[in-house]
Parts: sequence; C-alpha cells; structure tokens
Amino acid sequence: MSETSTRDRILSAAAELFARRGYAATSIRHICEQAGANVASVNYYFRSKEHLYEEVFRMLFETIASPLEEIARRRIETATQWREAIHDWILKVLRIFSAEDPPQRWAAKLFARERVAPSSVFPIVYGKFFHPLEKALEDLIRLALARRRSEHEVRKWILLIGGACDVFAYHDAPWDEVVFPAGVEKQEWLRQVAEHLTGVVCCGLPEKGSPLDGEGPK
Amino acid sequence: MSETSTRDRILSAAAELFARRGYAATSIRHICEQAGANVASVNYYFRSKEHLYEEVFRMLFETIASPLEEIARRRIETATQWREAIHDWILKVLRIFSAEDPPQRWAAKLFARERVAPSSVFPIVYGKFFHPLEKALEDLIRLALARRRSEHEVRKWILLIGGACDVFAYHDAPWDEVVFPAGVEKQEWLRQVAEHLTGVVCCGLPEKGSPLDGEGPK
DNA sequence: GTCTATATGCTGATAGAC
DNA sequence: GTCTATCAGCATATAGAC
Repeated sequence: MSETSTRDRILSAAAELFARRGYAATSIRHICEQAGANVASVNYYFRSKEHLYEEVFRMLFETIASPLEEIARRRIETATQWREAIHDWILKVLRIFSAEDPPQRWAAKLFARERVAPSSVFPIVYGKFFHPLEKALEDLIRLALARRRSEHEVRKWILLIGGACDVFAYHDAPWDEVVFPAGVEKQEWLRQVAEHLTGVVCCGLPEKGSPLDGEGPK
Repeated sequence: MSETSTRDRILSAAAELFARRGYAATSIRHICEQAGANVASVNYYFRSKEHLYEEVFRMLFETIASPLEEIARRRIETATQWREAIHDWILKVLRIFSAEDPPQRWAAKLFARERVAPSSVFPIVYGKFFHPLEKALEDLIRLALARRRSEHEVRKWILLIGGACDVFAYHDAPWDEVVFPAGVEKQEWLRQVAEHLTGVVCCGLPEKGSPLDGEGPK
C-alpha cells in the first residue's frame, strides 16, 4: 500500500527514534524494525549510523527556517510595523518549537537535544535553523536600538526574547505542565504568550534615537 | 594521598561523565577507570548503573536550590524591595546555570539533559531544584500582580523570566558564543543581563492594584 | 572491599547468497 | 535491493577467590 521507498522509511523512522530516545540509545536494529526494513539496509543506504544521523538532520532542517524568511525581507519603517514584525517572529518561533505533528515535532526535539549535547551535526542545526532565526531577530533589534548602541545591547535583547521562546522547545511530558497551563487551548495560549512577550519588549523598544524613532504613522 | 572513599570517587566520576556524555553513552567501565576503581565496584556500591545515576542526582541536587531559599523568606513590602528580590532571583539563577566549577557545573548540565530527555530521576530534579526555584519566582510575581489576576498571568511572567534565564544552562561550546559575547568578563556579563532583564520586567511590574502598589518608600 | 574471570546479550558493521 | 549469517567488540552484571 505504502509507496514510500525503503530509504525514506528508514529516514523517517530514524528521525522519530533519534528524537524520542537520542542517538546513543537508538539502535540500527530498532530503526529498521520500525521502518519495516532489513537490518543491513541502513549500512547499504547510509554507510553508517552516524551518516544516517546527519542525513536525518539535513532532511529535517532543510526548510524549517523558511517561515522566518518572510519577516527578514519586510520593509519596516514605523514602530507599528516593527511591533508587528517582532510579534510575528515570536509567534512563528513558538509554533515551530511546540509543533505536535511530525516532522516539525522531531525537528524541535532534535534541536533541543543538540542544544544540550551538540554533536557532529551542529553545523547543520546552526546554519540551517538557529542562525537564520537569530539573524532575523538581530536585524529587528538593531532597527529598534538607538544608533550608537553596542553589540552587547543587541545581545541582551536576543537572549531575553530568544530565551523566553526556547522554553517551548522543552514541552514534552512531564515538563509540559510548566509550559502549557490547563484549561487553555494550545494555539490560543501561544498567541497569548506571544502578545505578552511582545508587549513587554515594546515597553523598551523602539528606543528614542533609533532609526524608527519619530517615524510612526501620523 | 587522596583520602576520599571509593564510593565518593565513583560518585564524582559518574557525575562528570554523565554530565559530559549522557547516560547511555557513559559506560560503567569508563566511570571506574576515571575513578581509579575496579569495574565491579559500581555494582557493589550502587547495585546497578541506573541506581548510580539516581545517587548522582540525589547528591548534586540536595542543596543546589539553597541560594534561593533566602529570597523566598524575605519580607517584601515596597516596590523597591520587590525589584531587588527579582534582581537577586535572576542573578542567582544565572550563576547556578553558568557555573564553571564542579559540582555546580555538572548539576547545571545534568539539569539541562533532564530537561530535554527526562528519565527516572525527574522527580529529584523537579522536587529539589526546579520546583523550589519556580515557587520562589511565582510568589514574587503574585506579589506584584493586581489582586484579581488569573493564574495564567502569573505563568506568562514565569515563562518570560525563567525562559530568559534557562538559556544560560546551554552555555557549553559551541553554543557559548550565543550566550557570552567576546570582550566582557563572565561575571560582569551576568550582572548586566540580570540588570537588563530586571529593568524590562519592572516596566510592567508591580502592577497598579497589586499588594505592593502605593506602598513604596516615601 | 577489591579483584579476576566470566556469563549473557546487544551493538555496528560486513560478506556473500539470492 | 534485500536477505541471512556472522563477525568482533563492548555493554551490564555477577560469582567467587583473595
């Protein structure tokens, strides 16, 4: 019935198991069992377990940062546009981190794993995912800071905003109660958190003397 | 020369290796080698690898939350006292997370690992460390919110403040550059970040109508 | 308490039949 | 491409000498 190739089924099973159990605790045998493939096929298609791991990351992180690209391309000339851009950045990142469906869910989980235990795939995670996200935020922050502010000021805001979003990458049970309170629908909660965080950031930004200062809509 | 017992040396070596490489990737043989003990001694003293893992957590997290207890006991009656308490909470948490010396460094790392891949020791990590920290922050937040605010408002502030601090738990290379900019001494940077975060929080808190409202020093 | 020797099982990887 | 059979190595854990 299924028309997916053996290679793709292995890739998919590996993504799930590496995400759920980690690299060391996941065996080739287990992956092949779940993929309905022979134990020898991993080495046939991917040469080794480590190469398979890298391929999983290449696949998952290839396009994951694309929702952020649109924000990075926007023309932002007023404080109102800036607020909207920051809000969108936050909400989109929250949605990536707390995705429930594969493959986004596996990507979020694997990102979290690489965050605490970086491995050979760090360059992929950083280059395809973390850096584009951070760069988009950095550009926004710079736009809202007074013209002669130091790089350190930029970084403080990145740590604040990025950090508050990062929490949602650790949303699996039994930590889920920390992140998602009972009695609120999940997407609605993400919207509320994004709105709250945006509001707090906009108490301090844009600053007086920033490129956006005094250019608000009349 | 060293007078430490075999048991303690195993515990210490295990803490380091579990923190650096994770549970699955760390072998009993490796632990014993580093501890200068016989391979059979782990099972003699701890019955199994998993029991050893639990003992490591019991040891490391027994007293780690104690710097926060003092804050939880303070009498806070003015907005100024509240600001100072929030600032202290943030700075103390930042220092725990970014500790360089063992055993705090191992505890921070193991906490981060349990955050993305919770295991049988979750109750220890949560009960001895995470919950006390969160409870102290929660009490502070509640003090600064208007009297009839919902639990959800409390949670949004916890996610914001706690999240921004969490980032510092992932400070190992190659992620260190994300967290610590070049050209600033580390402790000085932590102070700056704590000050910045406190300032941002105090734009919104304490709220009008909170228990602290209108009770500032004259 | 500390050691050696060993039991038992699983790991990643490969050779070679089909 | 897919399979079985098998390799060498390392894992946890234990039995029993000292």
